[in-house]
Amino acid sequence: MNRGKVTMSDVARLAGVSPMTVSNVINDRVPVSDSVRERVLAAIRESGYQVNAAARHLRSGRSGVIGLAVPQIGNAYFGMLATLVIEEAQRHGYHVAIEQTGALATGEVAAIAQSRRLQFDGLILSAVEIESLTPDRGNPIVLLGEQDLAGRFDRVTVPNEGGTAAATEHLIDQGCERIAVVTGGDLNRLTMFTRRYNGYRAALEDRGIKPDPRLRFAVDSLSWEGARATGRRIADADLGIDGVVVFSDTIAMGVMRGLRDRGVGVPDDMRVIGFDDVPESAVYIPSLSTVSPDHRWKAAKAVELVVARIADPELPPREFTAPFTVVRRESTA
Amino acid sequence: MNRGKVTMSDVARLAGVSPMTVSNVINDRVPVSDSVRERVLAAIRESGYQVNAAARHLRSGRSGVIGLAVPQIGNAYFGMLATLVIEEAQRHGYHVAIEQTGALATGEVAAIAQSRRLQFDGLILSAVEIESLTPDRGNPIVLLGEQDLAGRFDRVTVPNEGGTAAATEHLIDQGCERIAVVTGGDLNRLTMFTRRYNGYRAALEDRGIKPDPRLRFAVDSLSWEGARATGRRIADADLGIDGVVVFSDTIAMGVMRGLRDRGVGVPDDMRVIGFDDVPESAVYIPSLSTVSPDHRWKAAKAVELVVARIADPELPPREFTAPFTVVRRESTA
DNA sequence: TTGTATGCGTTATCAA
DNA sequence: TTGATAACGCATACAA
Repeated sequence: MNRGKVTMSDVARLAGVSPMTVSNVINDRVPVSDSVRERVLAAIRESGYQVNAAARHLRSGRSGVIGLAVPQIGNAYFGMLATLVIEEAQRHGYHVAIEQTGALATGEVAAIAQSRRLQFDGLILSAVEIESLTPDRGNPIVLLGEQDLAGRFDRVTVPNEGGTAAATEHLIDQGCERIAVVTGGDLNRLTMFTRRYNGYRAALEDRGIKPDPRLRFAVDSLSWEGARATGRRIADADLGIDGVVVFSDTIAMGVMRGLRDRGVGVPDDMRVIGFDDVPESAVYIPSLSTVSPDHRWKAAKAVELVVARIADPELPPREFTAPFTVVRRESTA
Repeated sequence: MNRGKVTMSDVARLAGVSPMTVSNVINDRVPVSDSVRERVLAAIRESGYQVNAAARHLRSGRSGVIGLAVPQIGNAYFGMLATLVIEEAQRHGYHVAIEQTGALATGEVAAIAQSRRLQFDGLILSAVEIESLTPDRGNPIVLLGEQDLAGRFDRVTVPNEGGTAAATEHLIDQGCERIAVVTGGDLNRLTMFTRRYNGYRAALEDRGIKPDPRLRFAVDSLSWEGARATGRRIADADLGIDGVVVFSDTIAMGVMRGLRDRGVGVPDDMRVIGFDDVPESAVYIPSLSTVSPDHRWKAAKAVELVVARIADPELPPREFTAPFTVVRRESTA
């Protein structure tokens, strides 16, 4: 059992064959006779041989690594997503490297550059900020979730409008009449925030309720404290609010916390619904009703898309939207 | 601006120097005259050259990647940890690749093997299960947090006994007299669970309280539902419990949820304290008191240790314990 | 079915 | 201070 320094030639010598035959056995490329294969495999076991990833990479041009760029890996949603993407990639024989963008356009650009520099075979990019980007044959990118980028990329998205509309309707069905909405960012750009906000508006209008701009609350998308402060503002608003649609579970929990700071009970005084269905939502107090896209489906699709694009860079871009359900829990009871 | 296919030789030709000089400029190894350096840098900019990581890796034997193996990246604690490790590694010029072990001994062994296979320069291993492991000159490993492995590895640990003891004392100071403890795993082995349990016992005895074995509740360490069920069991126990020490924040939140399921109010009916101080703890309802180790310090130390060991594999193993504070929040008010 | 020759892009070593 | 040469370990192309 040598450690790490065994090369293919060593194995070949041990098995009494040429290095090329060892290579063929390992990658089972061309047919190899059973007797030779056995001998080679035995030699590999005996020597403790492991392929040198660097050499294989240099020679073949493939690293076997897919990048996954997310805003923050410490965020519950992206942590869950990463777990699923890692699992799905494994099924295709790929390893996943995680990058963090900080939800900054510069960070997203940097992740793409990094993806080239580190020679990932492909990149799954959960972009929230970047607004323009040109596909590049040498750098297969699949967008996950947020930005649109004009249909020039493969993309897996969540039902932004539909999901928020369903959430809003659920609140209406529960008897809410003054429904606030918590969004983020700039509603003049077509971001995830805008889409979800549009879903909220559409549902209201659909049910004959006139949207009231005063019921719209903006929040910094990544901070717990920002969400909490927003909850307090909603509690203090004195606008007769009896329901709140929030664009993410993490933020919704922060908002509930802020409401609680002001003595507003959920769901008794105000109902709250989120978006994402992160694991924490089921055990929060109160447990959080939410829009639940099929995360496993998303991860699987995204991996499938990069793998396909790595194999054929000329494929036309494809888009998929995940199925979803509205999960009813205590926060809207 | 070529894309990706520019080699060092191309740059050399463009600058009118040898490839070796380009290499020297890039890695600023030996002294290079300013005029030549300028010409080379200009050629690099002009050509859009990027070093080929695979070739560099093959030739130098360094990948520039540190592995980070954690049980689950979707877990709040490990997500936070990963963020910090990534940031700290960046300062040393390293990239981080995340592996998941599933908190299984087999997964931990696999992560170590994977670390070799993918040729990480070093590995930060957050092991919880593995019980024996031999250091290996070719595979620098730093243990983060849990397992001890007999002082043969570099290691950064959290104040397990001290932290839990302080947590327990805090409950006593708040007037608790029947303090339950939530642990996991097998207390016959010296795991993180055992250490934290020992800290709890030590604090009780220190204050003249006789530990009652009926007040010890075991839980499956990684599932929300397991934690919730444990909370219900505690509520149903009818043992006069008025305080609970839990070995992690994530589990503590699940326990509080279980208590709530049974109508037990925190902190009014029972006080609860956790361990870790994950971001969520501050916004949970009620906000969770907890033992807060200095996470940034831990991450920085762990990275520092791998980097040092990569540079000199013969260094004697070193151990460090993070400083901590007890954060008082609503759950023990 | 197996083997030989060659080169991927970089850096270590040594010479100039 | 700069350059020539070789080699890292593997897989492509082709020959046997």
